[in-house]
Amino acid sequence: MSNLNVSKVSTIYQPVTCENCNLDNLCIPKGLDRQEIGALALLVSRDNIRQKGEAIYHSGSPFRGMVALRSGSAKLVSLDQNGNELVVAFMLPGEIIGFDGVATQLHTCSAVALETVNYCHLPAHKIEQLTINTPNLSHLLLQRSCNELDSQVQMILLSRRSAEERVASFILNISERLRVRGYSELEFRLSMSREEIGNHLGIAHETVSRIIHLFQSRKLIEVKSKQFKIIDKKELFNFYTTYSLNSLK
Amino acid sequence: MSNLNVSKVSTIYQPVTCENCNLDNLCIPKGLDRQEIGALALLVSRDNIRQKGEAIYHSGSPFRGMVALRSGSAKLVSLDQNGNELVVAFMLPGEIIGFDGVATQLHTCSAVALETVNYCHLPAHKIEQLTINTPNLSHLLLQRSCNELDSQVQMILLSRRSAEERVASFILNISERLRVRGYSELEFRLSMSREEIGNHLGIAHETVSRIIHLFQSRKLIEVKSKQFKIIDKKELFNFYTTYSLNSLK
DNA sequence: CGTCGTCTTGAAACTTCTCAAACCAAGTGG
DNA sequence: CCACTTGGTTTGAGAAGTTTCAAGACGACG
Repeated sequence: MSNLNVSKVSTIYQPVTCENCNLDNLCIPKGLDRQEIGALALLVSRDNIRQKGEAIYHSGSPFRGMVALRSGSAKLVSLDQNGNELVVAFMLPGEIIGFDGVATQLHTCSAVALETVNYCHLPAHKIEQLTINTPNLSHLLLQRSCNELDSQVQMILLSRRSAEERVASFILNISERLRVRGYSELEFRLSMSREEIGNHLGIAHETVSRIIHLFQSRKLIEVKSKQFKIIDKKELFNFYTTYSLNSLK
Repeated sequence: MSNLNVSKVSTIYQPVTCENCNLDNLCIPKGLDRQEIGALALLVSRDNIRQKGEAIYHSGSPFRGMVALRSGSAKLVSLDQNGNELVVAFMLPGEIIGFDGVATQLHTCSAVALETVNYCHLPAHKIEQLTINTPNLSHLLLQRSCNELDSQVQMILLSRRSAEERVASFILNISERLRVRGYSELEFRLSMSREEIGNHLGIAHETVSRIIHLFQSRKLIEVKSKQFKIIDKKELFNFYTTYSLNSLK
């Protein structure tokens, strides 16, 4: 049974660096050569911890560098001028955050731990150092930020679809990202609340509940509070454009 | 009266390059030093033309480089798996497009001219050349892409608000971007259709019509087909969170 | 064992959509 | 020059999906 709280890394005998971190093919080093990873490893601060609810950085605070999650998950939260919260994204181990601070050098989002997280930090001034000698790194960061951009466009596309399709897509999206990162794709714990899921998907948390219930009654998933099990992935995928809540009542 | 069709640049006596282009402080060169701009200028292909409805690049096609609009406006369009169109963004002169092709090296959007456009093209392979000698450029591109990312998050925030707020915000957003680029901020032509506006904002084109009508009856704007005039900018801004369509019927 | 926060469920209310029809402006061709 | 076509826009009315409000159930925890 996979659990986002369980770190796959670290032994007590050997200090973890970028060279031997088992997230290397997901994290920043992906796409860099051995020498570049060595240079990167020297500049990274490791083993930073945040407990559930604590912020890794705050909206409005100056950009201090990029952050790579090593274990645990987090949410990116933005505030509009009226104080309404928007859960921009949920981030999983091996994923990079901080791009929301690059354009203006002030963060537009807060990054908040959804459970205990362990992360690496690559300071901003050292990024500039690095990029002079390793053009691969700057290209890599550009690619990653454009990848985030693509994801946000996908989110907007999703926001045009029905509530059920959003929830189905959300479950499948998390599943796929966990799979890529070596966790079980069919059974996992979602550390965020229904409220946070609803906020992220642009639907009321009551609607999230109703649809999770609907999916269970259709034998697509099994859910016990935050623990999810995908039973019929194919049908869950087919839920796209096929059904509607009212037609199934 | 400002019109997006009217190019502010080019004399017939002097060829336009990045050094003397009057978009330099908006376009790619912004933030580069004289020498870097010189290097950039040599690699840019200028005076590319597309007529209304023609694509600058197609969704799915390989990434060939970045594009800077010099005159005219364009839309970025994405397709979901069911063939539904999403107007991701409208782009104005001086703005950079192409980031949708960087992550995967395949464009996820089509860029389509909304009227005759003239644009510059910076080929992909030459970007790599450039970034080795001019780390400023790669940092610049990263900033721009993160800026796009911020904009998309703003769009998602907006998608949580009422139809009127979306339309008000849309008009003010275009107005502000035109102002920054030296055009009239109060009187302008919107080259896109009501259908395209509605698609971009996530509302039916009929709703766009209704709200434009509402704004006119409230003396916030004057509209004659595609020609817009902002009468009461302040009140238009206050429309945020203040009124609702049904309460004004 | 009670309390607090989260989750679930029901029913009414509301916003926006969909469909249908009419309107308008700008061509096009007889 | 006028009827016709075409594409975009406007308007109305009913339908649909989601939210809101309210209340009850559950689960973790002191």
